Amino acid sequence: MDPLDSRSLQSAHAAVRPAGFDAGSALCQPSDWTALLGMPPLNASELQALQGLVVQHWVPAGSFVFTRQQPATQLYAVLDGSVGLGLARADEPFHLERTVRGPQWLDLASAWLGAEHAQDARAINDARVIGLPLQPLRSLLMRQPALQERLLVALAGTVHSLTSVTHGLMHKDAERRLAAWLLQSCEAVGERQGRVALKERKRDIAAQLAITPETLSRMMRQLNRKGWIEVQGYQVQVLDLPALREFAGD
Amino acid sequence: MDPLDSRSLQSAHAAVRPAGFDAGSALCQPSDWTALLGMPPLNASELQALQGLVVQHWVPAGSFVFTRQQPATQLYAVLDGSVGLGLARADEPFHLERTVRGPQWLDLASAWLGAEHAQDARAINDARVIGLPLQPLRSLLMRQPALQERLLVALAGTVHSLTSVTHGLMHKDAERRLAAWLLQSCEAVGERQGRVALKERKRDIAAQLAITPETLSRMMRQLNRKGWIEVQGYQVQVLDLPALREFAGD
DNA sequence: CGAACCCTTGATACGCTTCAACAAGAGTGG
DNA sequence: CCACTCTTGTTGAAGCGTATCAAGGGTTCG
Repeated sequence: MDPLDSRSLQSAHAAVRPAGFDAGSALCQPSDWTALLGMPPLNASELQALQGLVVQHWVPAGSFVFTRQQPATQLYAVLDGSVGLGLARADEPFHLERTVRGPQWLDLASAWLGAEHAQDARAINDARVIGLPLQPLRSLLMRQPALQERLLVALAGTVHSLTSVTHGLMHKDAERRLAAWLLQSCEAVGERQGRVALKERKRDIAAQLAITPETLSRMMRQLNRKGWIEVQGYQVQVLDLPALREFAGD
Repeated sequence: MDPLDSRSLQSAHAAVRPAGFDAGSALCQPSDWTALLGMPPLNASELQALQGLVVQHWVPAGSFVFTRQQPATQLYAVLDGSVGLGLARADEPFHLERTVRGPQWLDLASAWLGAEHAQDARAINDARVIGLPLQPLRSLLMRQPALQERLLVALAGTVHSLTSVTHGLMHKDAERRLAAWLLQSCEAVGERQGRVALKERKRDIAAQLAITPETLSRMMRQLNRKGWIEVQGYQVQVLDLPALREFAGD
């Protein structure tokens, strides 16, 4: 057995916890916008206009940012903390499909369609979330097409990412999906090596890979047996990056 | 066994085939733009600007509109015919992931990311395809934010559709995915009944549902045994719409 | 007519889930 | 401090869902 240095994830998550829950205390920073909308920082007028629209919430861990079948009137983004997108059933425990770790867009699409949200969004940690009400945003964007283009690019990024997920689900088995996921969340250490710090419970990672926690555990072990990774609790060392890439495929 | 009235799909497809392959012969109509960009028809200046940019191709069945790892410089749409998005491997036979039947957008996202196309696009029938070169389009959209907003909404639709696909792949078994697919491509006939005319080979439908043709056949039979559908070749009668909806789930 | 497709059906094999049991921390309260 | 519970991850055995392989029938086309 490998010695499991199971530092609780709780402690890691606690770092994010806000001091208080005042709605308007820690406002959106320019750096937040850059993270959401890309590199050329916003100019003064764009920044001011957005700050005028934005609604900020602190969402305590476990409660919902929005729920399915609730009409979408805002664009949502997560600034700090992480929020899970998935399906809450009366049956429970909340079937996670994707986690969004701030700063990142949460749901850019539903509001534009005048539709209901397609998924439930539930805070995993205490999270700082912003919403941009669609109606005033639209008239702003009519005057600021450069800003609109940035949103368009962000939406294109979502499409790209979703396409890659469906591709994986369609053509890759569990082991390959895990390999691909590790590569994607891996920071290189040397030429052939890398390191992954797992930032969620393994069962949540499993849910996003559409496998059970049991299978995730077994697949980790299999990759380990092949000599490609080393697992110690929530730290994964990638020993053979090229082999893993080759195995994960497209 | 049910009598399979297997009228060849070839004949159905042939209806779309163009008379000749002149590049500029049958230009993009205003109705095409409405189909792509939604209901309020374009005004004269928008229409003229777009027509000035658009590049139209006739793509014969079997050849590629674009291929993976080729830099994306245009937005693509299919006007007539149908194009498959998927993965072409040297190993062959082209692994289909999604078919796009005109008029519909084919790839709105890749170009905006300055990335390569994520999938190969291959004409299933002879298809009429248009491309909008990104660079000139961008400067146009800066002057026509209303047009840009329409693109944004179209992109949001793609996200919505992809989200639904991944949800299905993650949480539904083959039979339920088929039920959902039937409902989605079903036209109502009465209160409880409906009709689906299959417009592709069954193996292509199977590929989109991420199952084998053998399984598709079996699942069709199972839904039939439950008394919910009646299959005759490429015509499917839905006998019990509510039951099918209930079964397909979310 | 044979060749090349397509869809179907049956038998078998495999991947992954499910169910059950267990070990290791973390939080709680006596 | 220890006993207790809750949660998480791990491991093994059994079972379901779907793929794979092989065979056969129906159409279309040369």
